[in-house]
This record gives sequence, C-alpha cells and structure tokens, in this order.
Amino acid sequence: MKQHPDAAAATVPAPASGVAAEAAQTSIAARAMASLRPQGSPYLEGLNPEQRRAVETTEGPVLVLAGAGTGKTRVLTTRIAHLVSTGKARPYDILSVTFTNKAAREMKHRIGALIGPAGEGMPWLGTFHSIGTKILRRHAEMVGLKSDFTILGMDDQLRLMKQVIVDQNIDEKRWPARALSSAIDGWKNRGLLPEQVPPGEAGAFAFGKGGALYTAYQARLLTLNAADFGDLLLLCLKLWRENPDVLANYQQRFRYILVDEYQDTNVAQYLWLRLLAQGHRNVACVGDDDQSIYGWRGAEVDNILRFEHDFPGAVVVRLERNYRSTGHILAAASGLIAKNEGRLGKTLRTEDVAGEKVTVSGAWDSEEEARQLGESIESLQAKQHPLSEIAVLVRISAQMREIEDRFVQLGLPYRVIGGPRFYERAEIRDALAYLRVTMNPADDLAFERIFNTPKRGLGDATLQILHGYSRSQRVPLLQAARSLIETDELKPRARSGVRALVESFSRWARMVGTQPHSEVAQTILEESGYTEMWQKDKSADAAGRLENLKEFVRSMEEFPDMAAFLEHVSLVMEASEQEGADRVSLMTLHAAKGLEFDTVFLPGWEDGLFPNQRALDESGRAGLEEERRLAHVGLTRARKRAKLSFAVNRRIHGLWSSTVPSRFIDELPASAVDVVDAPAHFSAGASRFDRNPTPFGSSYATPGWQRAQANTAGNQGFGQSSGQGFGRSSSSGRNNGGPRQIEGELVAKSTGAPSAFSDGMRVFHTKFGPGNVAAVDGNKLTVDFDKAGRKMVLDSFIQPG
DNA sequence: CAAGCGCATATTTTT
DNA sequence: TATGCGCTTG
Repeated sequence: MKQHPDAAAATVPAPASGVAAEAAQTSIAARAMASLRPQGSPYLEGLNPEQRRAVETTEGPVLVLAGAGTGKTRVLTTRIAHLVSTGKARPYDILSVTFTNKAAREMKHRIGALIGPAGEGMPWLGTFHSIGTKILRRHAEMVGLKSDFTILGMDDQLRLMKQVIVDQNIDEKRWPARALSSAIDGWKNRGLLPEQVPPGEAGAFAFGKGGALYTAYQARLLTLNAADFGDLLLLCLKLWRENPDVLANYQQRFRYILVDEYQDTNVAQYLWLRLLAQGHRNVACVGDDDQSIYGWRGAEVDNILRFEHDFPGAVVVRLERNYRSTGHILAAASGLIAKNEGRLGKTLRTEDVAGEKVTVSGAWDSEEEARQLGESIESLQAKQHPLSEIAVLVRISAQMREIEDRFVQLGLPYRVIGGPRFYERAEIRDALAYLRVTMNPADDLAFERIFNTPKRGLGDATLQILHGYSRSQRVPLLQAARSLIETDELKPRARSGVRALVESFSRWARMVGTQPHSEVAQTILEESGYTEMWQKDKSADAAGRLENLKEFVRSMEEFPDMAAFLEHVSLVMEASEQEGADRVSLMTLHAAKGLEFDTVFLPGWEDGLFPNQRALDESGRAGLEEERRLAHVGLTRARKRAKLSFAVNRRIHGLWSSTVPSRFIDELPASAVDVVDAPAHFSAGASRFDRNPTPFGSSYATPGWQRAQANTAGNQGFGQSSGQGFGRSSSSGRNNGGPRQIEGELVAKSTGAPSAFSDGMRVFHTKFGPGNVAAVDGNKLTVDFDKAGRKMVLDSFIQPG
C-alpha cells in the first residue's frame, strides 16, 4: 500500500472540512461548534449516558472500561464518527488500532455505515502490526531495511533461528530453535532490543549466548531485508527513539488516538502508544481488564490497571450496562469474576429478564459428557433453536475430538472455529514461497522451503553447497544457484535439477507484470510440478489441499497485483470463514472472545483442565486469575443459556485419571445456578461397566451418585490456596477415597490397594528414575523426580527407593 | 532420498 | 493415546 494519507484525504469528501481547518487553529470555537452538534447528531441517539460520555469526552486521555456486551464497538465507532462529523478531526488525523484484522474490518465497516464513505478513507485504522508496517516501510532505511522488506511468518522465523543456532555452534537439541525463538519474541514483546535485554536474562539461554543469538538473529534479518512480527513494533520504537523528528511528525499527525482491547496490549505496544500519545494527549483506550486472557503471550493486564497512573488526569468511564445476557447468566459471570483481586472492578447489570439459570451437570466420563452434550443440542434443535446460535466452548483443543466424534455420529452439523489457519497450511505456505521467490529472488527462506518441493532430487548436500557459495559471495541462494550450475561444483543430477528450478524462476519473473497475477500463480504451480505432486498423492487429505490451492489462486484476484497480495497474506493470517450454514460452533474459549450466542455449552469444568494445571503451575495466582477471566469470558458469550458440565473421569495424555469439578463451579453464586441431574438413561453409560464389570460400577454410575459428586464438590471447598496438582487436592478425605480407588481400578487397572506411598517418600520409577513423592492421591502420585521434574505417575510403576 | 523406527511430548494463539 | 520429530536404515 503506497497510498499517501494526505493524498487519500484529498479524495475524501470531508463533510466539515471548513470547520476542521478552523478546529486546528481555534479550539475554543471548535468546541463551541461541537457543543451545538450533538442534538442534531443521529449517531448519538440510543446511547446510554455512560456510552455518550465515552464518546463525547474527546480531549485528553480516556479509559473506557467496557464490560462484556456493553456496546464497546459501538462506542469506538461512534466516537470516530463524532470526531469526524464535529470537525474535530479529519479521518486521517485519527489513529485507531485494533488487535485483529477482523476487529479492524468490522470497525471500518461500521464507521462506513455511520458516516458514509469518508470512514473507508481512514488510512490509520488497522492492527498494531499493519500500522507498524506502514510506518516502517516509509522510513525503512533508518532502521537498516529497504522499504520492500518481507515480513516473516513463524515458520520462516523458526528456520532462520535454526540457522543462527547452527552458526553459533550451539547444541540444537539442548536449545531448540522454538525455545530461543519464543525467548526472543518475549523480549520483543517487552520492547527490548538485543542490547537492552538484561544480561542475566540473556545469559540464561543457550549457555550464556542468548544475547549473542538475539543479536545474530537480528543481523540475519537485516541481511535478508526481513522483519518478523515483533519487529514491526520494536523497530518503530527504535526508529522513533533515534529520530525524534520522525516521532514528532507522527505525534503531530495523530490528533486523536483510539485503542481497542487495551487489556491485550503488551509492553512494546504500550510504549508505542505512549510515544505517539505524547503529542496531542488525546488517547482513548477501550478495554476490559476482566477479559484479559492473553497474558501468556505477553499481554500486560498491568497496562490497563495502570492507565490512570500512566496518563495523569485520565477520565475513566465504566460501561456496566450489559445488552447481551439475561440476569442469571450475568449474575453467574459477575459473581465469578468478583473473586479476582487484580481488577479495576465493574458490576455488570442488565435490564433484561432473569431468564434461565446457568446449569451445571456432571458426567461419568468425558465420553458421556459428549453424549449428553449431543443430546442437549438435539433437543434444542427439536425446539427450532438454530444451530448457528449454539456454541461449545472448550478450554483446550484436545477436548474437541471426543465432541466432534459425537457430532459426527449424530450427524449434527458443526464447524470448528480457529484451528489451523488457511495461510498456515503447508500447501499454502509452499505456494506462497514460490510466489515470494518469484517476486523477490533474494528471499532465501522461501527458496529453501520449496528448494526440493516437489522432489527434484535435491537434498541437504546440494543445499549446503548453495549455502556455502551464497555466504562466501554474499549473494542470495537463487543467485548462488544460478552461478553454480555453470560449474562442476554440483553432481550432474543435482545440477540439472537446480538448473531447471533457476530457469523456471527466471521465466516466471518475466511473466509478472505482463500477465494477470493469478494466472502467473497458476502457471507457477503447474510448471513447478507442485499441483502434480498433490494430484499424485493418494492420501486422504490431498484432495482438500488441491482445493485449498484453487481457493488460494482464486483469492488473489481480489488484489490489484501480486505484491499487494503478498503483503496482505503476511499480515493477515486468517482463514476465510464461510458463514451461512446452520451449524453448531465449536471452539476454544480463547477463540470465543468477542462472539456471542444464544446458547453456550461449557464442558470440561474440572480442576486441572480448567483452571488449567499448567497455568497454575507456571503463573500461580496470576495464572488462576487469568483462568477465571477465561471462565468469565465463556459465560458472558451466552445471551440466554449457559450450560456448564464436568466429567469425573477423563483421559489425560492417554491415561484415565479421575478428576474433580472445577473450583470455579463453587464460586458461582448459588442463586444463579441449577444443578442438573444426569439423564436417567444409562444404557450407554452402562456399557463401560459391561466391559469392566465391578461390584460398585453400576451404583456409582447412578444419577444419585453423580449428584452426590456434585454436592461433594460443593462441600470440599475447592479453590483455596491448597489446590495444586490433579492429585494433591484432598485425598485424605474419606468422602472421595472410595469411588476414587474404584475408578483407579477400572481405569488404570491397578490393584486398587490403598497406596503404600506417602508424601516425602523416596521412590524410584522405571522410566523417570529416583525422586521424592510430593503428593498422593489414591493410586496416583505426584513425584518430583531428580532428573525429570514433577510428574504425575501411577504407583504401580514405582518402587520405594 | 525415502521409508520406518524410537523417543519425547503433551494449553491457550494473533500478528 | 497420538503426534511429531530426528535419526537410522534400506
């Protein structure tokens, strides 16, 4: 995109351009003008007083705490409309950042609806990354790049990291590229350039070479004229720090700044915003601390909690009126989130009816849970409830399989939202790599990717030769290949393969510009043998991949040229969801943020799964609070019906383990919740016992037992500080000792004898070696192994040591 | 260079 | 359990 904002503005029919010009000069007059308008502004109608305040407080820092379903997007878009139509700002004076492309698109759309085509001309509405890219391309030389730098996806990033690791003679096994890459990402998220990383931290990686690796990695990026996602922000910071005049220009340019989902910003984004906001200080951040669920990838809830401190004099507006959910659902969600300590505090209220209570039901195991889920959906379906208004939200994707299996069996149409994205599929990345090399012969990472795909008899040996030449002559791989086919460096066989490839790329490069770009792509895929490769492949998914390739080529037609297309896909890594069909939606809780449904099912509310043990282990109380926010997000997705469930047995890494209901269940206000008896039919449930008959089986599978379980859960007081680990909770209790051991018998086929182990005992495991028992739960032990760390193991694999 | 085996590993995921 | 990876073998 080379569109210059000022040029763009000239083409925008500015409704109040005369006023705008004055506004820039005489703010008093402008304000006076503005005060006249609201009465006649249709867009302000229907806003509640808080929303209106959020819209009309245009000057100075504003924090809008927008609870779930309180009309956040509406405020954001109306605010822009307000700024533009009062003449306080022209569309190109407003910087408006979102997190996802989807959010940006929706905002563009809605602004367009409010103020007409002027909104579509907003050049500075986009994601942090797309705006960062736009800024960087203009000043690329100042950070050592060229303006046509390529943006690396995660796979390129990893490949590059691997090379750097090898270059630095680090043991790749001990320090996998993944780990280092994520460390570097972490530093970038915190706005740290290589030299700014605290030495202690950098030293903790790769035998003290962490810092050196980061430096080397950045150097390689510059050589390749490439930037990774983190750089898109980090290099802006660098650019602005080193060139105050450039910064001043942007500070001046952005009269008003709006930020969506502020609770998800990381440190780099915060610094980025703060630098820009120091100009006019008109920065409005909209967010909800109770929906911050991305701490694990660098989001800092602190940013939102500290807003008033960071921007003195900030006006804080709370949007607490919820327009989405009925009373009980809201009460449940509010009651739950109130248990969090680190929050600014909001109380959602609704004027809607109380509606149905949130239901909680238990199941014997995850299979039965899925069965019940299917039945509930079918009965809703029988009552004409549209499937598209039903969502199943799970904590981890692994839960999806059983549910999908069930849906398939029932013939229930469903769709999985999230999951592997279109542009991340192997065939699409391959196709992209071909295009990238065609467009940019110096794109070594792309070249390497398709070097021998499809197979053309080229292996690692050949690649090493190319690399050697490329490095010594300081030319890109493709250039190296072009030179080497003139010599005898390569074996004849490899040489002919390389020659064919090199010549193809020259040919394809010549086609660009003379033929429509989608046709060029089509030709490339055919001539390279790539399409043929999949046609010959007779595995199950080959047909789907060919279909994807077709869709890929087709989607190119929506872009003016190949370069524009490539820019788009490097920033927009998302699938094109096809809407319309009446299907149940299945997704993770994370993927559900921002969506809403009439009916929401929330299976798997069990301690260890949700709240997730790993979050607890890694982040302690903060982790628990984030999990609780996730629960809150889940509940607030529901308009009319929220149905929680848990299973008492679940397979974890292939082993059956018994589980206890999530502590979150007990944190729900009782008045908003109905405990549901399990359905009375046990035909299917009984089959478990048919296979594994035990004297106790049937009685424990009765509804009464399940109710008892639910009650037991209530009485045990989960959720206090003690809860650590699947096993630890409260195994001493006689209430769960009985059933637990029987489950153990059924499930783990152990002897069922009471555990002979106790806390602190020295033990030996056939696989993990020596360790100390940290906790005992029936036949399951949590052991801190000397070498392998903390693991949960079955006692039958353990000997007293 | 490809197929096959053993081994470790096992959340959440946008840009 | 199941997947994916890296190494060994044909």
